[in-house]
Order: sequence, then C-alpha cells, then structure tokens
Amino acid sequence: MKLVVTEKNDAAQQIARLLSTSGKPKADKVYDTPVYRFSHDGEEWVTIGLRGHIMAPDFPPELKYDRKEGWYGLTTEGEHLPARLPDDLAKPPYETKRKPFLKDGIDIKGWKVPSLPYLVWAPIEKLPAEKGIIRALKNLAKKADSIVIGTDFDREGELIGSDALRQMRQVAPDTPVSRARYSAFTKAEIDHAFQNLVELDQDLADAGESRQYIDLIWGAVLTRYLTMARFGGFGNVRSAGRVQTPTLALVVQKERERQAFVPEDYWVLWGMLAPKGSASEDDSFKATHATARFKDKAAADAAFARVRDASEARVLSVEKRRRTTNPPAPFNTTTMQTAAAAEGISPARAMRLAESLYMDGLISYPRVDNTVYPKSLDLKACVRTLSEVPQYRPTCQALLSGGPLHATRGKQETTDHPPIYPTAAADPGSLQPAEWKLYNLIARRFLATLGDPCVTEGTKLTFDVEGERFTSSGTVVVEPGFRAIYPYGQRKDEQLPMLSEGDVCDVRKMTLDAKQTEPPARYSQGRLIQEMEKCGLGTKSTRASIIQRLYDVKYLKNDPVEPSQLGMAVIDALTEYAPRITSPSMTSELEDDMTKVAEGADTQEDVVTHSRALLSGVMGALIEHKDDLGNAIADAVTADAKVGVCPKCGRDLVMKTSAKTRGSFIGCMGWPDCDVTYPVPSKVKVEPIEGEAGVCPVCGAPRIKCKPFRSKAYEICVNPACPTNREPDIVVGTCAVCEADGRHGDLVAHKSEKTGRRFIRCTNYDVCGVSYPLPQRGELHATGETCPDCGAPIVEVVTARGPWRICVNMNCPGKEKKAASRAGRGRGTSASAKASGAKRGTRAKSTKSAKTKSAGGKSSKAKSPAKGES
DNA sequence: GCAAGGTC
Repeated sequence: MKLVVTEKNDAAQQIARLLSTSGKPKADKVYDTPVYRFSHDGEEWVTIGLRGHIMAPDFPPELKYDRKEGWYGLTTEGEHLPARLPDDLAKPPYETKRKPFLKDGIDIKGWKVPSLPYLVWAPIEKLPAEKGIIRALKNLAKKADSIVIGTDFDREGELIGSDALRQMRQVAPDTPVSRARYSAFTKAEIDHAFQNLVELDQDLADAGESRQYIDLIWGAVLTRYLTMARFGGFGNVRSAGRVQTPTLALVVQKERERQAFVPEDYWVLWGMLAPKGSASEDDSFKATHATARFKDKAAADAAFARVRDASEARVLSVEKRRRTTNPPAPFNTTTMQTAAAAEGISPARAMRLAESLYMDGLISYPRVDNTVYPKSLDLKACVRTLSEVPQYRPTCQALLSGGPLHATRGKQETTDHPPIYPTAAADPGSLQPAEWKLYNLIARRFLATLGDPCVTEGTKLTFDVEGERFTSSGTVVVEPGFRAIYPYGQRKDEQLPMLSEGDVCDVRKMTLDAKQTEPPARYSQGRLIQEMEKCGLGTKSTRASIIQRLYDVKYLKNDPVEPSQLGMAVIDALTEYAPRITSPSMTSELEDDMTKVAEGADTQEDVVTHSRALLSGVMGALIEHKDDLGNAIADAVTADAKVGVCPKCGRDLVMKTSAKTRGSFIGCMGWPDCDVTYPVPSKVKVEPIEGEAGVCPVCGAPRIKCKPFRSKAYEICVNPACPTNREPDIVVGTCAVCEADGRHGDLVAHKSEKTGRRFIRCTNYDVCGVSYPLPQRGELHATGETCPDCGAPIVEVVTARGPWRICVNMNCPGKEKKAASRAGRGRGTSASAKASGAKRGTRAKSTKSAKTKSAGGKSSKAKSPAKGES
C-alpha cells in the first residue's frame, strides 16, 4: 500500500480523485480521520489529510505557567523581575541542565551573550498538537510499503511534511519516503508530480522551523515582559509579536500623524443654480467657485462680495468626457477581505463566513493569492449554476447568450487554487444573513469579472457669475456593464441639466463656507489588511486573525481602526527598548535568514541563536525600565477606562467590573474614600466626551457618548437621577391579574432613578407582582391597546428608525409564533445545498437560534399575568 | 495566561 500525506483533507480528497483509476476513491476513516482509498496502476493507495501543523513548538513544561511563580521569572507581584535576575538563574531546577547559558558574557556560536532571563535561551520542544491525526497517520504508516509527502508546495508545507514524517518514522523507520510537489489540482499536474517524485527538502523545513522558534521566543519573552511589568489581572495579556506589533505600530503611527496635524483654514464659495425660469427644486444643482479652496480670507470675501447678490450665471463652456471603468479582477483572499470590510464585515468575520460557505460547498477554497482563473475552470458552467439564483438570472442569461466568455485577470497568478468563486447556487433563505451577504458579494464579483466595462459620462460646466468663474460637474452612467451586477462602492449619479454654451441660469443661493483641512484618515480594516500585505506582514491566512487579536487585547478599538492609550503605550515602550519588534524589517530580515537556511548557506541553529542573542541584547534595558513601563501601562489602562470626572471628589470616574456580578459599572477612582457610582447604559459602547461638553450642566456628573450596535450614537448624562434623564411616568394599561381578582391596578411605565432602566410595574405590585421589561431606548407612548395573543398592553416606541409597536410581555405566545416562523424560514434546505452535500450548514444553526430565543423568553424575569394568577 | 503559521 502506498500512503500519501497531504496538508488538509480537501487536498487528500482531490488527489485521490485525480489519481484513482476508477475516478471514484472510497471515503473511509481511520479512527476519526477521513482517508481516501483507491487503486492506481493496480496498486492500492490511501491518502490522508493533516490539519496544517500537527506539532506545536513550546517551552519545556517547567518553563511554562507555574501556579506559584506565574510565568517563569516574572511573578504576579511584578517585584521579582529584576530581583530574580540574574540571581535566580543560578538556582535549580535549571542550573544543572542549562548552566552554560546562564553565565555572564559567554560566547555562544560566536555571539557574545550577556546575562539573560531564562526564556530567551530556553530550549524548545515540539509537542503533538493533533493527537487524533497523528494516531491515524502512524496506523497507516505501519502498513505502508512506501510513503509520499504531498503537503503544500511552500515553506510551511515542507515543515508540515517534515513534522509528519518524523512521527511516521517512529513506527516505520525504513519505509521509503518521497515528496510530491504540485501547485494545482489538475490531472496533468498531479500525474506529473507523482511520476517525478523528489526528496523532502529538510533545509527548507528547517527554515520554516526557525521561523516558528524565533516567533515563539520573541513573542513569549516580550509578551510575558509586557504582561508582568504591571500585572492587570487574569485575562489582561499585553501581547507582542513579529507581525502583530508592527501592525499595531502602523495604526499608532497614523494616529500620531493625525495628532500632529495642524488644520489650515480655507474657504469654499458655492451656490445653487437652476436653469432659467425653472420652478422645480429638482432642477437645482451645486456650483463651486473655480478656486475650489480659498486659502486667503480676504480673496474669498472679495469674491463673495461680488457674487452674493448675483441673479444670473452664464454658461461659458460645456465639457463632456467619457470614462470607461474595467471590470474588477477575480477575488483572492486579500481583495475579498477588503471588499467585505467595505460592506461592514470585518476581515476576521469574513474569513469565518468564507470558511463556512466553503464547507457548505458554496464557494471555492478561500485562502488563495491567485487572481487569475485557471483554463480548466469552466466559466460557462459556473454561470449556468448561478442562473438558478433568481437575483442573478438576467445577468447570467445575458452572459450565456453572448459569445465566448472573457474573464478579467488580476496581477497575482499562482496555480495552487483558483481565485474565490461561487461553486453552487445558494438560497438566501437557508443562509444566515451575513453568510448570504458574503456569498452575494463573491457571486456578484464572479459575474462582474465576466462583464463589460462600465461607461460613464462626466460633464463639467463652467459659469460666469459677475466676472467670477464657477464650475459644476456631474457623472452619469451611460453603459452600466459589470456595474449592473456589481454595484459595490459605486457613486451615485449626479445628473446636471442639459445646458449649452451661452445658456443662462438663475442663481438661487450663494454661500461662503469657512472650513478646515482634515487630518489624514484612519485606516479602515480593509486598508489595514492591504497595508500589512504591502509591508510583508503576515500571510493571507493570518492577517485577519492578527488584527482581531489586537482588538481582543484592547490595543485597538472602533472602526476605522483607532489605537487605545494602551496600544500607544505599548508601541512607545517597545520602540524605545526593543525597536526591532516594532518594525516590519524584522520580518524581511527573517525572510533573508530563512532563505539562507533553505539554501544551506546557514543552519537553523545559527539563525535561531543569533536571534536569541539580539533579543538578549535588549533584555537589560527592558528589565531596567520595567517600572517605568508598568506605570505607563497602568496609566494608559486608566485613561482608556476613564469616562469623566467625579462630581463629588474631582478624581477620575472609570469603567469598572463588579467582582460579585461580573457586570460593568462606572465608579470613582477614589474608592473607598469616595463612593460615587453610576450604572452603565446597556448594549452600547461608551466613550467619554472631552472638555466642557463632557460635564452635565444640570447635575455635574459626566456626560458620555453611547454608541448602540449599528445605530446612531447619542449623548446622555451618566447619572440616572439627573433631571435631564427623567421621564414622566405613563399609564400604559390595566393590570389583568388585578382585574381578575376584583381590584383595579394601573400598569405604569417608570424609569428607575438608581439604574436608569425603564420597566412597567402594576400600582398593586406588592399584591399582584406584575411587572414587564421595556425597551431601554426610544420615546415611549401608550397606545391603549392590548395584545390579542396574551392581553398584555401594547406600547409604541419611537426611535430614529421610526415608530414600532410591541407587546410588553416577553413570554407572549405571539412572540413564540413569530420566532418559530423566523426559524422555519432557515429550516428549509435548498436544492443546491443538498446537492453540494451540506452537512453542518444552516439547519443546525437556525434550530439553535430558535432554541436560544425560546429559552431566553422563559428565563425572563417578567411575570406574565398567567403566572401572577397562580 | 505567550507568536505565527497551517487548517477545522
């Protein structure tokens, strides 16, 4: 039996399909791992897919977390950091084993190494990370006559293959092993690779392993240092790394540019014009002075003085220019992430969604650099498949009825995977809304790459107004081309009226606006991904998760991306004491070292030791300034948590977490001397307001900015008892429980002065116990109506999105019905999803969400009338 | 409780 080991299940399946004589390999399992059995040239073959790296490098157990000691060399008190070094380095359990590394100023491989914390010189071991797969791999290796390593054709692939081989060698020390190198799943390519087997390139694998070691050593040492310089409690890791830190530095640098930016005044002179005699408002259009930005106020004023009372504008010239925009290139990971980010899907979320669509068989493999469709891809068949989706049908039919299809080509061409394209027709009803949003983007992008250019016509009108020149421009789509199916990022048409040279327009209004130049814009998440790619930071598979990591450790906030005070403090500190890690150049130097190892010009040991020496070179300065850094971090964390100033004692009010309930509240830094606390408005992101506007003029408590998810931010005083937050009590209905008991009770909407939360309570609450929750936002009105399903009152809530009516009973049977019908919509499995063999698709998800909903309803604190009666 | 790189 011949054993083929690939990097992932998908590849194992494809290779089996392409090499099997019958074309139909048999799917089997070894323990829990899928394998594919088939015969090839009369020989029995089996393929198995790994899950990427199956081994994880780590420090020996004694250097990992210790309950008493914390991370080695750094305790939770933080005090021991300098004290433990170098004294403790001479102590057991390490002195016998690792003594040579611990003396001052010794030579290691030609580099002078000063006294160091252990970790910098600690040995690294590789431990099994995928035990189940390793078990299956060994099981097959024992039975195999020969082994082929068929992992991806890149450095990491060589390393993954080498790790797998080491495991197999434990049980099959003498079985012949070779390496297949392929870069596309086509019959010709795979046949060629397996007829021209080579040897595993251990140098290349060693290069990859050096990368693993260097990343771990620098990351772990600096992360432990930052975290322990001032321990902020569990769950407050301050991380650093070869990729994440330079990425954070990019964001911080942009923020510094914005802070250093000095706005300049300028003036814009503009007016509204309309064709002579037109009475319609729709005909008016904007015209701006030919000097788009007046830098000089006197000149602006002078021009304005000449035109302010003008009544006529004469057309001096009409310029028309046609512009064609070519259809976009096929999606690879980066361009897909960027386009998704522009639609409000973060890169990390886009990758999660793409993974799910891929597993459901709806799109092709989502981790690709390639932007050129391979010749083997049957574009027509893809279009035919997509025509099953009603939204795409007209476009698909137009494409199919035309001549041969021509697709755009992007700049990057590789042949391992095709660009991201839809592989099956999706049913919007059976996908989660976000999944559909991404699928729709990918499907439309695919159709757009086959479309015609979009032709727009721009018109530029020049006017004379009392001797001053004004211009007006508009753009109109003439031939939508690919834009008909791919409207993303398209600007709205700006239509100008039909005018000719010499025509006269009415001047409806003239205005002089004083403006200021804006600082450079922050990065959007999409732009940051692109910037990382430009700087060589991370890979297509890791960039999204690295940005997510920076958000998770609270170095970044908001979108567009903004650094927190903490993020800036970390960059400042590392720039001063370990500048190497803050710059993308560490990555490029690492690449050079890797190349040397791969070429055999240097060894893994040399490269890693050299890197350790560089790190050890900065340890002294880091440790010396541990307290400065600890203080800077603590101050930054406080600044990030600050919401305003305490009206009672003048100290900072910060966001705190209750030890008992785990909930957040706003409390005074002066506690226990000062006991001022406020509740945090629920379901919103809270930001302080700078300056005078950040203090409530009525009660003196801070005013804060609240940003609810996906709706408009608003500002309120944090003090729920403040008169600015008071709402009149409203009678919204009659208590059904009290009526049944022969009493009368009014249901009254209150706002608690303590918590600021709104709720409904019966005036006889002590007797009947009837209360209901209320939406916390929006203006509340009584309707006088009762719910047909449960008899509870119906209230109207007016928000920015408009008024809506709701039955206040959380357990109302009507809500269950609605929830069921919502879930039911997702329950139907589409023909396409079935065809594509969707296993863990939408069915499980929607059932789960339906369950969550009903469970939430039952556990609600609201007491229904029925419950009150019993 | 550490990184970045694979993949799920």
